[in-house]
Amino acid sequence: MAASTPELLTIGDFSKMTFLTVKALRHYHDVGLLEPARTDPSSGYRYYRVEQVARARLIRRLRDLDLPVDDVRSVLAAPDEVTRNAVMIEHLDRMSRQLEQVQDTVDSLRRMLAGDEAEVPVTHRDEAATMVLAIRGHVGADTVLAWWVEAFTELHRLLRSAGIGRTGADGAEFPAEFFTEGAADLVAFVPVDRVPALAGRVEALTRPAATYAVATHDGPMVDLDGAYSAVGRTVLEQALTSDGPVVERFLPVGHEDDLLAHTTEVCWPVSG
Amino acid sequence: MAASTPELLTIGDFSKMTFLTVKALRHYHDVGLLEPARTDPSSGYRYYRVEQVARARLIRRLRDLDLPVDDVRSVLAAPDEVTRNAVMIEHLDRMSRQLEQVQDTVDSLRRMLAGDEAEVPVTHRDEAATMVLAIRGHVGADTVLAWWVEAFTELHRLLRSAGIGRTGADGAEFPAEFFTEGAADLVAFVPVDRVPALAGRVEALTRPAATYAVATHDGPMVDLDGAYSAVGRTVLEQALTSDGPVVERFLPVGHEDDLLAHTTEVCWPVSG
DNA sequence: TGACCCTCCCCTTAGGGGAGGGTC
DNA sequence: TGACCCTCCCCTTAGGGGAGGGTC
Repeated sequence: MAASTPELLTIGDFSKMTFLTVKALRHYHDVGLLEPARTDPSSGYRYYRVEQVARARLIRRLRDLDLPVDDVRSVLAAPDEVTRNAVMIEHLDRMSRQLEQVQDTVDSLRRMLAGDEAEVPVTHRDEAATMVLAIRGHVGADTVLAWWVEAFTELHRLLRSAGIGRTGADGAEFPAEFFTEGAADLVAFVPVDRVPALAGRVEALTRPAATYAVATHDGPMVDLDGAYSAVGRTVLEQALTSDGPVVERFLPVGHEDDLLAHTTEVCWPVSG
Repeated sequence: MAASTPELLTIGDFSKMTFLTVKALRHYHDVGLLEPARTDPSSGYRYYRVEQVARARLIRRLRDLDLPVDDVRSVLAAPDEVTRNAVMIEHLDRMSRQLEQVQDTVDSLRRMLAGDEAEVPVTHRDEAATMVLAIRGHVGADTVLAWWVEAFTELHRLLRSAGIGRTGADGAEFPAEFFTEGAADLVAFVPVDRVPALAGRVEALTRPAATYAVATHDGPMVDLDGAYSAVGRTVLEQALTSDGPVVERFLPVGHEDDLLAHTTEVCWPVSG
């Protein structure tokens, strides 16, 4: 430690006191997350004040949680505890959701490696044209679940408040793009017997008549691809031509308001 | 679906059946993780067989677990279940260790934001030259814990089998490089009263006399930087010159064999 | 003929690993 | 004078986002 610059720490000593590497400290300087108290104009040497240790230690902890640098900046700049915590809590929620996903995936993998997969039967179905209330949205695979819940919550609320009867199960259209590119314009819909005064995002549509190859999926979301595989295989083997977006229908298992408790029908439109 | 190429799937249909995007499928082709059954020589179109769906679904699950592509390849190439599971289990262990780390860090952060940090007192100590048995190793921050446990387990075993008495607490040298660059040559040592026949990695060393500024840390590992900050601040304020690696000493709290149960003394060498 | 598919090419995160050369 | 510090510059993961142009 250089005694010649009292009260200022070299980057090396600051590193030892904060457990941040010199590389990291230079980077945090570059991105404006932690600016040295002084930078020697001729040598470029960075010098830190002892008081900056606290901020640096905070940064290390936030980065240890994999909070992105931009979010670290937000947390540090937050004027009050509420704002600061909001960023943190969102991040931790995201992490715990991922953790659940990991558990589901591990279970799915175990079943798969044990050869424990059920054959998925595929049937055919002709559907007449239907009138539906619908909500559209451009959604990616990562946000589809949240969007889905919101959409059906809104649609169900409208049906109830307008006293409209449903004429079929909830459904959603998934264009090929959703799978091939990971995001697409989706349509969530409920078949109805009449159209009320519309508000918000809801619109009225007529879904055309169509023929579908149908596979039913019952179980964790991770395994839904099993139904898609089965129905796709059938379509291929029977040399059918597919056309238009895949439609999923959601058959409630318990109470209708428990959206997540459902069986899924994967309906792959075919012709010929 | 093109009925004109029976039994072969276009990349788009394969994507729908496997929930892998077209971009991902092309990438898995490039890196040799999942080769199309046929690639049209003139158009470059990729075609997959229905039987490849199973492998693709397996890949998706492994990647969902963030298993690196190279490891996915290993798992898929594993001839037997044992080899296959070994890679998986190591990955899952790594993930659960990270999770514990996250919990500790969140707790530490909470204390820090609540201003709940204890002042760490710093004392001075003169130490005479000592004879030690030691193990060296080049270790990074990510592997230091495992290395540390192994080293002291080996040293303690030697002391016991050779009937040697210790003359002081376990210790380890951490050169500045360990903090500034994240990795360095460390030395784990035990002070002893005599040197036995040496085997394996163990060597005998004499540690020179020195003066230290010392801070004691008692609590979770994440908070060890608090002791380093305190001792560094003292060294700066007293305008001392530091020289040589920081030494940590480990004072057992319970049984000596419970290596992790210890209090840590952070000993920062000073002169002047 | 649209919808599909192809090949580049650039971009992202958070630093780590050098090389080459000053500085305390 | 070593040990320290500096500025480039290149590299890593796993694809996503286009652009521009064939193909079924």
